[in-house]
Amino acid sequence: MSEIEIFLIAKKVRPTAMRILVFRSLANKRAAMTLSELEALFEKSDRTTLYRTIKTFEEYGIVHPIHDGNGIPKYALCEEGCDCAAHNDLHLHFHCNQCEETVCLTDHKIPQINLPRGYTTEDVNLIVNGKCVKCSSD
Amino acid sequence: MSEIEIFLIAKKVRPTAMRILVFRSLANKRAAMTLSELEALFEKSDRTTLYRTIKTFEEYGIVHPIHDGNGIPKYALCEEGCDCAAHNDLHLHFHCNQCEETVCLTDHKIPQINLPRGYTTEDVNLIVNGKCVKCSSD
DNA sequence: CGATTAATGCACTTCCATTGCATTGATGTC
DNA sequence: GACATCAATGCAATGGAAGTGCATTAATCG
Ligand SMILES: [Mn+2]
Ligand SMILES: [Mn+2]
Ligand SMILES: [Zn+2]
Ligand SMILES: [Zn+2]
Repeated sequence: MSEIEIFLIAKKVRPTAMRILVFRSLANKRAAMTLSELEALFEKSDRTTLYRTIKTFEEYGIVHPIHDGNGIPKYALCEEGCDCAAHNDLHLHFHCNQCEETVCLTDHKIPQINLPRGYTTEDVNLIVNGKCVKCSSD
Repeated sequence: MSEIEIFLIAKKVRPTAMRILVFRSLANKRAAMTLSELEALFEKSDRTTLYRTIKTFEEYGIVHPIHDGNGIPKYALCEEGCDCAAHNDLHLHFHCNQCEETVCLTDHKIPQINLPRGYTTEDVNLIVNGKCVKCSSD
């Protein structure tokens, strides 16, 4: 049994062929991907299956969505420690305005945010737009 | 001539009836609004006109879009100092998970963010999700 | 006023999310 | 292994919102 299969089972998700493929694709790519990008990776893939695969992954703490402000959500593997109960992705997300790639900067945690009295925080989302390393050399 | 008309002219935008209405609606409401929400405010309004009105406002530094992670962009009036050249909205945005309203917290500027070497920042987007004052009493 | 340019309204297209339903595949029981 | 059961998949269809082309109307200027 592959490492991925073991991981999925540990997350209580049945390791079907498509799920393994999707997981591997995300693991191999450092950047987050949209559903359409994922779809393009496979010759014969049904959009709906992909959609539901991602939903399942999201529900079980395997991937988290990233809303980088460009309309279409992207998805990346979660950090360790995520589970069905609560995602644990309080890191910074960087979106490159040139190559359009969005990446998790897991080492860069989100700073403490002060809110006006009466407001309570449940989740924080920090997106930085700019130029990534690869594109900065231009 | 109304204050709104004067303001729009100063921004180099011709103050048509619809533009004045849209501006007033946004000014009267503390929360940001989607196009559909705006559309619902008017009996007879064409979605395209609204769409282009907002695009124009965006272009001339009158409104800024807020991507609160719920798929559909919302719009709010800019702070003073925005113009065609560059928006100037480096404040925090708060989205209430209960009433679903999104507001600008213009007093809460976005903190300095450190990035890995090689990355350059052009824009930062900080969204806090939680419960707003109104909803916190429940 | 007549000419010119901007704004509007309507029709249409496209993209993506989402759902219903029939079909296929896996799992566990006898 | 055959069968019952439940999960996953594939296909078709729906729906919401963004975006565009073009004809019409409104504003502006000489
Ligand atoms: Mn991430
Ligand atoms: Mn704002
Ligand atoms: Zn880049
Ligand atoms: Zn609220």
